[in-house]
Amino acid sequence: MRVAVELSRDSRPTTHDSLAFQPVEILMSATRVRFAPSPTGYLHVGGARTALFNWLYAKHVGGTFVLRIEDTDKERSTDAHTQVILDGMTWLGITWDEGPFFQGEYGPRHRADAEALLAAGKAYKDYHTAAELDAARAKASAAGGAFRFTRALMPMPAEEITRREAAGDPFVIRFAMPDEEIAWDDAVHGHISWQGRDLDDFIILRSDGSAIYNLAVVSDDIAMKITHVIRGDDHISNTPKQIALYRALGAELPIFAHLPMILGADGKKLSKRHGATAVGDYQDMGIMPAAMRNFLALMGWSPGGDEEIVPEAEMIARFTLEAVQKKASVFDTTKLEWMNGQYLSQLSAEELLAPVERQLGILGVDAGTRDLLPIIDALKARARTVTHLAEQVASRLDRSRLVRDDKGNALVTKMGERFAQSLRLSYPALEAVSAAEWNAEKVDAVLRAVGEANTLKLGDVMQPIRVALTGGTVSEPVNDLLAVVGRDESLARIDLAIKA
RNA sequence: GGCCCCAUCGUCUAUCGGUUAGGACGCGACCCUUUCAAGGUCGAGAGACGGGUUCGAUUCCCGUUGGGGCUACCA
Repeated sequence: MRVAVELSRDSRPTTHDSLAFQPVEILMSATRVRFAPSPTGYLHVGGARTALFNWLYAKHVGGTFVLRIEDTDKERSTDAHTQVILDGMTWLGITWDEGPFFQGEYGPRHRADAEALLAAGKAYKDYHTAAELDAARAKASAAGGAFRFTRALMPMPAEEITRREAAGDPFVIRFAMPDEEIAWDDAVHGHISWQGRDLDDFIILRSDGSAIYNLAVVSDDIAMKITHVIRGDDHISNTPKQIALYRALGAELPIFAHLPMILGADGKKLSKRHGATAVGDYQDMGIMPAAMRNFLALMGWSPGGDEEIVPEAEMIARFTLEAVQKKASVFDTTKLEWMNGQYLSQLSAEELLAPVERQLGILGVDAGTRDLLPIIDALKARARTVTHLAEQVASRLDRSRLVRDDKGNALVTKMGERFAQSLRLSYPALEAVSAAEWNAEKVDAVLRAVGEANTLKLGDVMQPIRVALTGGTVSEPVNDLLAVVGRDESLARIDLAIKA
């Protein structure tokens, strides 16, 4: 029983006996992971990958995947962004078991945790103003040193504290960082160690009484019984602070797993200037969700073998945190498109119909009553994106969608006079075929006869027609193409190409 | 600056001390199609550097270099 075996390895130390008699369901429900995006922007591919890994892990161990929207930054969070994130996950097929919960609703608990820490002497009120802090920071950096805030490093005279308190001045609550080693065994990085003395007495509660990120996260993760915190490794430096908070709050530590970053083609952190970074961009580009999932899964994780196309069930069965790469990876759009092409080839025309129709709608093409299935079937093996596929379908349906591409132009240039000459030979032969007998087989025979009669290589007969009908040099076999476009329209397009 | 993380072909990766360092994308060639793709075959292409440990290091340790992250009353 594979699941049970995996679970026993993933669960906390426990005796063999208790494990043996533990009902599987109880073990299965123990693991709880969460994806916690902040709705301050679209769902970018890095976030999507984090969500995917959480989801894969939850599925693999039979745990629960919780979605929590971290909207505590009131300035930048919007409902629209939340919706875009939810839509992005839905499109990708990443479903959550609980939520979405909104962190903004847990203010009272955050405050209670901060006050408990205050009462226990593990946190304290600080009356320094933002201006005073800025000045201290500026002074430290001017001296070439690092700014760090602790009571000892930036003491405030007792009288001053009393005075400000009496005056009702605003204050923040800071966590009293203990000077001790803070280490954890990261599920992907292994042992990581920090020293409390290198950390600040960081703020946990703002002067307006709202929690700062590190407190909010820890408070929520404890309350939601999160057992595995799987997130980007840009959070590694937050982890020691959060561990200190867990300890101060007397809570059991979750397992931390820090995923490597996804970089742009230039090796820099992925940002808007790298072009498409939102999952919505890839949807618009005509990437299929399954292909996107597959590609993202292979960014930082490997099933261990040589497989590239990994079915979802296989992915879930084989996913482990131990197999996650430590190194950041570069997002390669070309490989994504190749992979998408693989999925396009494997999917049936029926499965592709809806996505293609959606793209046709975006292109403003009305297919009318035409049966698109044969056209899609002929083209899907050649296309890399649904958008490209839809454009190809459109150009077959509507002459105004015909665009002469670079390769098409190159062929015309290369053939010179022979281009139009070849078309002039094919035209009357095709014109002689009646609408009733116009089909792929008939047209093929006719064109082969044209080639033989004029001692032309078949390529020199076919390619000009391909360019005349599609504008490019890549398409389904030319006879099929002629059948799809139809007799009159084909002849018209050939005529146009001759005259051009 | 300080602290932390990382390092195999251009890119994604396999290897868990002993391999002609494997696969995939991309690139090139060829085959197949008396038409384009797709597909197939082949080819070029990597262990950053320097020290250790070891009979033996891509693999373990240290350093250097190079990347990256954090260093907010953002998340």
